[in-house]
Amino acid sequence: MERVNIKYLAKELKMSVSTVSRALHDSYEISEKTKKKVLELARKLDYQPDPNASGLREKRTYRIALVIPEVANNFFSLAIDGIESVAADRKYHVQIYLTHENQEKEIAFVKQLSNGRADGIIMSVAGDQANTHLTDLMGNKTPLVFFDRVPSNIDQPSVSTDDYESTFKATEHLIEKGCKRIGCLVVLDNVSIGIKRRQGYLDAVEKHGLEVFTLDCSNDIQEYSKEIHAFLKNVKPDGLFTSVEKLAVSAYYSCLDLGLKIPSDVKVVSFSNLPTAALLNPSLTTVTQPAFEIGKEAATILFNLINDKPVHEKTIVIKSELIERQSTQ
Amino acid sequence: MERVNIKYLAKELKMSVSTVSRALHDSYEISEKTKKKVLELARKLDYQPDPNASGLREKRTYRIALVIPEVANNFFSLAIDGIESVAADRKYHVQIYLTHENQEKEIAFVKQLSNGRADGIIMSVAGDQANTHLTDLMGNKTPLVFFDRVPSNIDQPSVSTDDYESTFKATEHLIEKGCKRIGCLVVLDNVSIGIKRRQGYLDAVEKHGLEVFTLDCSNDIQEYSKEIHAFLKNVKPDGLFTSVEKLAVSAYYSCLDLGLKIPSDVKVVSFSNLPTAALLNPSLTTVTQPAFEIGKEAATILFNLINDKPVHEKTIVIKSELIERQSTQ
DNA sequence: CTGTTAGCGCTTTCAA
DNA sequence: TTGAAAGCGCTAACAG
Repeated sequence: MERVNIKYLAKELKMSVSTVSRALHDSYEISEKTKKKVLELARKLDYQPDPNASGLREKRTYRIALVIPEVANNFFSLAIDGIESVAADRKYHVQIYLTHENQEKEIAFVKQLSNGRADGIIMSVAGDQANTHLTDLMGNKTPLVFFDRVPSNIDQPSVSTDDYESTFKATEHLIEKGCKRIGCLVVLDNVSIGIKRRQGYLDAVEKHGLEVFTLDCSNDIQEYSKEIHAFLKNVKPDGLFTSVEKLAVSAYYSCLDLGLKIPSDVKVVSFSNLPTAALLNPSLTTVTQPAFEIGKEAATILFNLINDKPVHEKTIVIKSELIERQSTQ
Repeated sequence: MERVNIKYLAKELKMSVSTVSRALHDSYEISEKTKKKVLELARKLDYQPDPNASGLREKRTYRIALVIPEVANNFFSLAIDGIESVAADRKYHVQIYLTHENQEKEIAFVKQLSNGRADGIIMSVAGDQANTHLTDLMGNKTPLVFFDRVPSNIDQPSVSTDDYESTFKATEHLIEKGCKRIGCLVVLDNVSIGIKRRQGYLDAVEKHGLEVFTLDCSNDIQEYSKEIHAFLKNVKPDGLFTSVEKLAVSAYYSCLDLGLKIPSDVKVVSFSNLPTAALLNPSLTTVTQPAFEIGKEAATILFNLINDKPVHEKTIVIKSELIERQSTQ
């Protein structure tokens, strides 16, 4: 079977390729009659334009790249859904690049992408080290939007959540529940998230005149498990805020070990985007980010950039929600 | 700044474009000296080949497409990780297409993809309806591998889990724990999974001479919540197998409502790939599929197909694991 | 309103 | 060992 391309359509229709091309693009300079004939045959033969050819010609790829640390994570999964939904509307495709928190990979990806592999990039940085490489690459013309983990030293459109405010509220929530010794488990790295969240906690406990107990956890599960265990044993908090879900999970286990009951002995609030986890465990109150909306927002901004439309606000902040579950114990 | 392409490199090096191209591809007919010079400059100028151009020429896109129902789902997330890891090794890119369980979209994607948009397709079908459309498209030359939800009526390489065996074991696990009235919640659609899982349950209870209680749940959350509630109320099982996680979550809530304690009153085993959910809730025993390996395996087969290497086994089955958590109640 | 043609960046055949 | 040139499928400037 012969390949169905424009040339083939043209031959069949006894027209020139340019007429066919224009008809397919619904150009104003083509008669309705011709358009109809072309469209009909195209549909009949199930013609699909070759994206390589049109991309080469137009210098558009109809692809956006999504560079993220991992995908096995509810937040990113939902964000992908959001991004894909707006991309699909615009006939764009989403290509996924996983850094696995590895900065080398991130650099390699961005380099690749900066040379026409995609019309735009959405990324959440692998943030445990310095990120000067991004600044270097920023001279680049490929539109770029950050989301979630936004590098603090770079001026680029971004979408994130109200980390400070929601942590402040979460901490006050614990205080309202009667907690007096509130601990804060946080991962601090080079991205703004950890810092902002900790600050929210700090300001809230300070406002209410409570003592500060923070633990800056390392990123390795073995390490932070030990650290958290020791922390809980020493501090004996009656309330706990954790900046990311995995810390809450680890704390949960440490509590089991130490014979502490959640939430009767220790009330826990954690950032989390695992609706199912939260559903399954009514003892965990969560701060949940609207990941889907964040994804949509980031993609929308990116498309504005791609199409040279003005971007009104450079920094979009989307509110997260405090979801409290009634205890069943 | 001028665009760095082969022509530019050639001009700088005072060579022809073909020499540069060959050098970049490490062709045997180029002298070491020339190669070195070319590679050096390419690295220095950070040359990146235009994938559209090479794709157009080579009729290769260096892209594989992943067509799945959703991504906000731990199983698929992990599978993506697996797929991406082997794709990245081979300098391939992964493009994601979400069907949102919508067959129209699935058809549209496959049509698009069948015309050179990707070198291969990995898919998990949106399976609540007939899937004759896939058969129609199968005449197509684009390599295709199914995973997870494999259409039962199509002969194509596939990777899935030992649904029957693991359900059989899961049911026997409940029997060993002393359950006498074991219920089975399942979603039956046009893909093989539900059917196989139910069969595993049926054969296990029959083998042990127990009564059969199955519920074929609908796909809508409102619907199946009601159905499950009624089922639990009527049947009053002391053991429960659920074929997918969401049914376990719903059952969990119904149990709360009905004043049934898990696992003391009802022991539950569910297929689940939410490690965190399982961690947070020690009362749920799970059958967990090695999603990452499944993804890797599917991608590996696809690349064999793409590179015209023989595929030894058409149907790969990967074992899932029964993960029992000790109750803390 | 329609056709002819150049050229996007790359690979590869053919020629030297 | 290297170079010249054709052509992948498509779009758009230019010419009618």
